Amino acid sequence: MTSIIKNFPGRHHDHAACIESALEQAVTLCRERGARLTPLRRRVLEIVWESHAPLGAYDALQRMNAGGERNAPPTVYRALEFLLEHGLIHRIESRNAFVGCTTPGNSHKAQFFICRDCGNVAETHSEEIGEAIKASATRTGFLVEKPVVEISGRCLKCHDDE
Amino acid sequence: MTSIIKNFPGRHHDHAACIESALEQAVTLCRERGARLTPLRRRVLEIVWESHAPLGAYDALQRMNAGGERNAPPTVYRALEFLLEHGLIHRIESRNAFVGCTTPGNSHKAQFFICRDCGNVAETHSEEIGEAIKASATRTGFLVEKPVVEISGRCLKCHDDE
DNA sequence: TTTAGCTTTGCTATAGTATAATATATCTAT
DNA sequence: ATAGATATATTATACTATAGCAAAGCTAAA
Ligand SMILES: [Zn+2]
Ligand SMILES: [Zn+2]
Ligand SMILES: [Zn+2]
Ligand SMILES: [Zn+2]
Repeated sequence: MTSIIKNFPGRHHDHAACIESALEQAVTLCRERGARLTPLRRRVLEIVWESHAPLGAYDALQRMNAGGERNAPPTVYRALEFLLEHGLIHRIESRNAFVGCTTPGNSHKAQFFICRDCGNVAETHSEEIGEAIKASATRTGFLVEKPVVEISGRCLKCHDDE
Repeated sequence: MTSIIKNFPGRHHDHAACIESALEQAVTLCRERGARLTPLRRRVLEIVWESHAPLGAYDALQRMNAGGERNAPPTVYRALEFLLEHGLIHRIESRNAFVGCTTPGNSHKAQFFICRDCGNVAETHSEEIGEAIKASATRTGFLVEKPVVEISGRCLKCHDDE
């Protein structure tokens, strides 16, 4: 019994709830770990979560400075580094950009589906892909440490539109 | 009967043969397609093939200019673009770098295993990984166009060394 | 509560990666 | 030979990321 699940972020979903949930989880998680989710870091997380599309560091910087602030690149990069370390965001290597993690806390190996039209990303955690990579690695004579799986294509919504 | 294959480039393999083979295949393939493998493009391919480690565009540029030439970035980027278009090299997204394709000609979806110690890359073409990605995409509501699979870790040679 | 040590942020400069735009040269096919 | 297409040269600039050091803020021990 395998049901068809469409977990690509819908166009009209309650995104305010996404943001709120992400921030709440971040607060909880950082408290548990004794990590300091400073206002700056929290603000960057909020900015990354403004959409489900990967956001570049300099785009985040622009948003941070939209009110006339004068933050410099190292500031946003350091905040992003903190968020990465604590698994609150993921880096999308093929875009040099960052996206909020949908299941922060539990360290995990994720795969990313990135729509070339709407830009949105779906994060999955497929055991099957992980196992296939592991098997291929074994045949190749290789020990997996950090798998990067980023699939570009189109989400169904955008495909249906054309 | 699944034998253990170790296709990571060995430390003492005949790399001159790798280079020669790659260049020969490139010549053949470009002739077949009526694509112009100019001396410049051929030279860049040769430079990318100097090792099995991904090479950055600016590193390639330095090699091109080692004899006092004055090539500028667009020159090497255009050559790399040509080589990519014809499947003679692959771009490694997670490194912003390029590596020679081991099976040029037949368009293919490849996975890359990248050793963090020796830097070498093994290119594989696992149906299993492709299928697992396809299945996950279907569940996610997504149409795959360009899968990026880049696995960082250690090759057995480097692991055995430590 | 002061002090010392650590963490975070501010700031400047610079390194590294990639492309836009335009001019010139070279090749291909009449 | 000439026109059109393709490839290369050159300059400038955009985009991405980090090094290094100073200042500010937090924490815990004395
Ligand atoms: Zn949302
Ligand atoms: Zn995640
Ligand atoms: Zn070789
Ligand atoms: Zn290949």
